[in-house]
Amino acid sequence: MDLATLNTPQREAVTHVAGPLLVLAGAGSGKTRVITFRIAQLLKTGVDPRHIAALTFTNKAAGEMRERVGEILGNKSQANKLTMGTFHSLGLQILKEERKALGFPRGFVIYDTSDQLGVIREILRRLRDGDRRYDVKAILSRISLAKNSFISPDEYSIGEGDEYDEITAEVYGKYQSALKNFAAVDFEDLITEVVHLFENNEDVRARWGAKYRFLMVDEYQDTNRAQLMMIRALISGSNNLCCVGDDDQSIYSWRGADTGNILGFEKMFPGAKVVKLEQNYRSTPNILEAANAVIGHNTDRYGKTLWSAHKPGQNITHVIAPDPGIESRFVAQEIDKMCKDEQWSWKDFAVLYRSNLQAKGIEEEFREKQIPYKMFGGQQFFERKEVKDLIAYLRVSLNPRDEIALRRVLNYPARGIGATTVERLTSFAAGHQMPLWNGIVRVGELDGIRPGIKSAISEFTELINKLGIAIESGSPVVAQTRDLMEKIGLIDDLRSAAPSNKAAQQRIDNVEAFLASLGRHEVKKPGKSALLEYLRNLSLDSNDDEDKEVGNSVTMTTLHGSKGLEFPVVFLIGWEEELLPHARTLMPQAMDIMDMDHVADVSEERRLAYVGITRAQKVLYISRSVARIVRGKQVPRTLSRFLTEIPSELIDERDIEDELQTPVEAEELSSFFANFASQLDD
DNA sequence: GTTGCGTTTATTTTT
DNA sequence: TAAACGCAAC
Repeated sequence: MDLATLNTPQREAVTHVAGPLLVLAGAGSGKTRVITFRIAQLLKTGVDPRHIAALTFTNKAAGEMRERVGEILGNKSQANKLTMGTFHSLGLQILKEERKALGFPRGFVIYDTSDQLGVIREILRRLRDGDRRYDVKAILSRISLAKNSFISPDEYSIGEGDEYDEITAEVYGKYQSALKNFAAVDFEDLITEVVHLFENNEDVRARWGAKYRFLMVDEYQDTNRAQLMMIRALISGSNNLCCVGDDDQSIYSWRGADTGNILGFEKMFPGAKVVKLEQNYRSTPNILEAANAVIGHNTDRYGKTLWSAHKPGQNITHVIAPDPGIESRFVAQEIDKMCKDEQWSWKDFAVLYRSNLQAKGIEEEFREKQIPYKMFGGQQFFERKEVKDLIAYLRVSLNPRDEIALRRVLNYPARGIGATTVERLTSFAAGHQMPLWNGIVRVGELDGIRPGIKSAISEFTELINKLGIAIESGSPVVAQTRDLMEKIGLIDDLRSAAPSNKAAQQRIDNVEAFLASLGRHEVKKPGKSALLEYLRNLSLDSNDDEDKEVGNSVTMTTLHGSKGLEFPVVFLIGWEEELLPHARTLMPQAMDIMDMDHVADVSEERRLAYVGITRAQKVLYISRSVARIVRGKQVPRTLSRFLTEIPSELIDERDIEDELQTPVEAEELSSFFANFASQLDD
C-alpha cells in the first residue's frame, strides 16, 4: 500500500483518523480505493479489525471491499475479521444477538417485498372486501416511509391526508400486528427495531456503541432517516464516522433515501471534516464538462467540479432520429460498425435508458443484427415464482405461523383447497383467535367442508408436519426437499403449467439451482438452525447469483442500474421531455400515489442524467426521437431540457432522418398505416 | 379451478 | 400499443 499513489484529497481522507469525516466522492474519483485504503491504513496503525465496521447497500459491494482490503494488506485473515455488510445484515445480526431483550421468537423470519404485499392484500381483503381496488404497492410504500420515519400506526395522521393516507392509516396497525403474529420482521424492521432497541435499552446501546470504534458508510447519499439513526447509535461511543457518497448521484429518494443526510452532515456531526474528490480518472474532459454543466443547474448541492488530466477527447454526438425504431436501429448499427471498423469490442458498449420500456426496440435490433447483449434490471428475479413456492414449503415447516408462506403453498400445487375453503378456515381461526395454521390442523371440527377437501387438508398438514419433524431431527434437507417435491408432484406441475417446453425447463432449472445452492450450504452447515439462517439470508441476498458479469456483450440497463458502472462507449437514448425528466415527475397528479414528502422532483431526474453522462469513458452518444407513439398515439416530442443544458460547443449534432438507408420493410409499412389510422381517430 | 375475454394502466427497485 | 389484471363463464 503506497499512499503516494493517491492524490492530495484522497490522501487526506485516507489518513484522517478521529472524528466525523464526509468524503464527497465524485463519479469516477477513486472512491473504492479511498475506502479500502483507509481501512487498511487503520489496520496498519494497529486498530483491531473487530473494531471496524463498514456498511454498504449490497452484499456484493461489501464482499468486494473485504477482498480488496485483504489484497492491499496481503493478509486475508485480518480482512475477514472486519465487520462488513449491508445495513440490513448488520441489523439482522444485532436483532439475533439481542433477540431475548426484544422478545422476538426464536425462528423469526424476514419478509421481503412480495411477502409484505401479501400481508397488505390479505388485510385489505378483510377490511374492504372487494370494495375498491387499491394500489397495494402505494400503501406499502407509505407504510415503509412511515416506519423509516418512526411514525407509529397511532401517530399516522389521517388529518389532511388524501384517500391513500386514510386507507394506509387503517392498514398500518393491522400490518404491524400481522407481522408479529406471523413471527416475521420486514426489511424496515431490520433497521428500525434496532434503533428502537437502542432507544429503549441504554445498556444495549452502550454495548453496541462501544463495539465499533470506527464506522464507515458507503453510498451515504442513499441512506434514509432510520439508517442515519442507526449510524448515530453505533458511533455513540467513538464518534469516528467516515461517510462516503455523492449528493449529485442521489437517485433513490423515491425509495426513502433522504438527501438531507448528506447535505446536513456538518450540522448533524459538529466538527466534521469534509473532503471533496473531484479529480476524475474515468472520462474525457469533454464528457466531464458536459456533466458539470448539467448538474450545475441543480441547487441544494455541495457543489463539485469534476476535472481530468486526460486529453479533451471527442465531442458528444447528439443523434436526432425521426422515431424510436430508427433511433434503435442507429444505435445497433453504430455499435456494429465501430466493432468491425475500429478496435472496440462488444463489452465496451452500454445502452442506458430511463425506463425499461425503452429497451424493447433496442433488443429487437440487437437480435436482428446478432449483437450479443446482456440486459439488467427488469423483473428477472421476481419471476422465479417456482423457487419462492418451494422455499415457502420450507418456511412453513420451520415456522407454521408464517401465514404468507402458508397461504402460498396451501393450495399449490392445486389440491382442491379453493378460495371458499381458505376463507372458511380463515374465519374459523380468527374466531378462535388462533393462527391460521392451527385452524387448518383442526379442520375436523369444521362443518360444511366436503370430506374430500378435508382429507386433502389433513394430507397437507401431515406433509408439512413430517417435513418439520425430519428437519428437526437433522435429516438432510436437500433429500427431504426432493422427497417433498416428489410427493406434491412439483416437477409435473411445472411442466404442465408452463406455456412452453423451454419455459418449463427454465423453471425446473431454477428449482435445481436452488437445490444445488441449498446443498452447498448444507454441506458447510447442516442442521435446522443453519437452514433457518440460510433462508433468512436468502431474502437479504436476492440479486447475488445474477451479478453483472457481461462476458463479451453489450450492456443494456436503466440509468438507475448503471450507477457505479463505467463503459468506454455509452449510448443514452430517449433524451426527450416526459421521458427524461420522466412525465411522472412533471405532472402534479404524480402526487396522488407518491408520498407527499417524497414527490420526485426534476433535480433527481437531472441527477439521473448526470449519472448517465458520467458512465462514459471515451465516447458518448445522446439520442432522441422527434416523434414517438405514447399510449397508442403518435405524439411529437421535444428534446430533454438536460440536453439544452450541455454547452453546444461540446456537441456534434447528427440528424439521421435520411442517413440510414433503411429498406422499407413490411413491418414499417404496417406501422405507418397504424399511425395513420390512429391519427384519423382523433 | 381453470380459461378466456374485456378492461385498465402504463418509472426507477441496492435490501 | 401491449401487457397485466379482474371477473365471469365453463
